[in-house]
Amino acid sequence: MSYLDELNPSQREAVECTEGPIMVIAGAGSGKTRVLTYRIAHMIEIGVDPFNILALTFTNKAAREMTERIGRIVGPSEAKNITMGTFHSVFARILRFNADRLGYPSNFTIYDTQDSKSLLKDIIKELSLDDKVYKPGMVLGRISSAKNNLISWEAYEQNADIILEDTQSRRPELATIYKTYVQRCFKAGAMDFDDLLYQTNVLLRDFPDVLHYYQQKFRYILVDEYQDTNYAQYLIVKKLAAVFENLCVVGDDAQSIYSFRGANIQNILNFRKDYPDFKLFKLEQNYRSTKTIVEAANSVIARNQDQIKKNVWTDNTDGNKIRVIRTLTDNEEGKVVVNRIFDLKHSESSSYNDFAILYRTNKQSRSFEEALRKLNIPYKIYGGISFYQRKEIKDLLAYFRLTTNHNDEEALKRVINYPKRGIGKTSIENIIIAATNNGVSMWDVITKFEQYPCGINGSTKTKLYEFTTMIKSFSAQLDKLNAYDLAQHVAKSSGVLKELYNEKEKGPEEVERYQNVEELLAGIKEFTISRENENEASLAEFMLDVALLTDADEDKGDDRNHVTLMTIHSSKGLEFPHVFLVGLEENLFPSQMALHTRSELEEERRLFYVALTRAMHSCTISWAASRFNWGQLVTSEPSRFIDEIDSSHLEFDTPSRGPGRSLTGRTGGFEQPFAGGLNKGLGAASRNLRSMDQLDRSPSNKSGGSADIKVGYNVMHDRFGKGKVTKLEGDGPDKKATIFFPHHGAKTVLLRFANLTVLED
DNA sequence: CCAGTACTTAGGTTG
DNA sequence: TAAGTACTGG
Repeated sequence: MSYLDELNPSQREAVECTEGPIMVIAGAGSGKTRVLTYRIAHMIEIGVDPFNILALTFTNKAAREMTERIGRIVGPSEAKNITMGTFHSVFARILRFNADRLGYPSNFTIYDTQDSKSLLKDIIKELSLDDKVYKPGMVLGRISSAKNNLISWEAYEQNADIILEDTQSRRPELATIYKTYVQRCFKAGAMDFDDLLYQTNVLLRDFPDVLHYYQQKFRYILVDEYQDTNYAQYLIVKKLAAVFENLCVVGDDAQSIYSFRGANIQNILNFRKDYPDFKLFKLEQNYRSTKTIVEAANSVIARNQDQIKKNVWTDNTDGNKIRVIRTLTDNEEGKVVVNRIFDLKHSESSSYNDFAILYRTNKQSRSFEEALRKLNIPYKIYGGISFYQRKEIKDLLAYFRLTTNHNDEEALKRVINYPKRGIGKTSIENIIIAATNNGVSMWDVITKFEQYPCGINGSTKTKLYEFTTMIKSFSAQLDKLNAYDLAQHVAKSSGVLKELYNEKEKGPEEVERYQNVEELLAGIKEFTISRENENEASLAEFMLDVALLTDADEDKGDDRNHVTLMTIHSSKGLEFPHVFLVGLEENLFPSQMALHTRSELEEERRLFYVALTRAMHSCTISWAASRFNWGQLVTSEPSRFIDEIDSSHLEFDTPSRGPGRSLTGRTGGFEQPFAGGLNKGLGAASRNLRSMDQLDRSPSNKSGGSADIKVGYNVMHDRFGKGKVTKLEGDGPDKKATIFFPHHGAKTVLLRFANLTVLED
């Protein structure tokens, strides 16, 4: 068992202790994933049946990677029998299998946040409530936290404290909305994200035989990121583990950053109460980061009161200090950070993969995106609007959803008049009213007008008849065609594809939409081919968990050379050689909304801790003295978190510039932003200019060979491939070329960045 | 019923 | 700023 030799003593102990309740407190970068992976592999090696293992991870991607790594040790066929995935995806499957017990169809739809909000909006309107008081997002948050704490609508209604709270906040109708929402979801055969956990609890509570079955099946349970589980998740785990108590939870209280979605740090603190004879292992050696980073992070987190004591340390080298950059505006912040990435990448000849820009809020991505685009640096933004949330994708998926589940109201509302078929708002409202009055779904109303009169005129009825007939014809193909063939058929016959195709003339955004739909269809094709078994390749099968996919999961094998942009939240569990931690300003990070209580501020501090500990070799912090917020320029102060880092680990750096001159507009490029001029701002600035100047600048001048490019030449570009030069403009360092690339269209590039190669014909 | 235009209002993190 | 909504005229 050679793999055991790769572990340090405490890691090895945790791996070899396979029975009974254990808790692993794993400091950042301490090889937690390795322990989990090897522990599972080890269990299988010593004879545990993989069918008896349940491993709950934080992302589906983590699950995939772990399965693969375990497979390398014990063989892929064994590894794939482990039940592994996020709470949501694992229990969505279990719920589908047992749906009939709960009165749901096994092909129930999973409503995403958009669907939930849209439904709530309707309900609020139907109840004639003020949508300024009852904001859908806020209402959903309230319902969500009720469900995460396993409070049914009945219990909610009867809970005096809750009702008092709602009355005091002038929202007495929340209980009614909750009730209506639950009933509407049920009628639509839909579960929202929170239902996946809530209904699992119902299933395990009300059906002892089901509980017994899964208790026997999952004799060994592992939970990653235990500090971020909420009550509903906690109870599921507790019930499943009740018989064998072979439960291993892994986490780090210092990295608990999801209280807003009900995560309860108490779960980790209370483990000792639930399992008094538990064993505790602490992984404290950090293998990821330099001493500077580890110690800086320690100095920050030490300020939190609520924590389990531990001593994270590292054997790694000291590394560079953490550089703090102040810029005047958010746009300048984008440019400075991106220029620095450009320089570092070339001076170290590293890959763009080595760089991450991490921010507190998604909307901060914009200035960096712009700067990256200007320098033609490849990048990928994670989070924000994911692929599956785009309108065009959701529209097509809505057809698929409706095909597998006619009662899916949100899907029906999306496509009943898309593409335009002359069914207007008034008609749809009438249908909803009739459905509500009769306690049936919208589909029931539009397929049985005689039974559920709704005051719709004849010609609209005809249109609706055509619509439902079409959907029924799709459904009839569910068992006959594979996912790809049916998806293609639906995309064409529904008119969605044609609609998007016709719009393509309008502009690049429309072209992109069409391409997105093509990409979705290509994805379905891939899915269809990957399923060996014909009846596992149906569209219904494909639809099972698309709602649960995020684009963090998407990026399979796509480690192309790109800079990563993401929120700190989504960076959890990841690591990068060079991290840029941006927007370190009061009211942004820490967020303005988290300044009211100590525990909120401590969570922000943990978030900062998570951010710092993503970095392996270097970490750069930036902040902007002013930034645009809803079209208004607001000035900001540096974040208190900068001060909280032990100052011996910091060096300050203020890029200065003359008035009216943009950074990229300067001749010569990148050395300028940091040199010369007024060292105003933070006092230590001048000291650090020297270190900036020591960087190797030569890559910036690299594309000298492209100076003799002429119109008509065929050239090769790193990202866009072959293209033809159609136009040249500007002079010297600002010389630009417009090049037509067959696959990407016309692009204008600055020659000094583009690194073009002239091709011989 | 629909498309174009004027107006309002966002407060944050995710499966 | 930008997206989403309400209104107005065809």
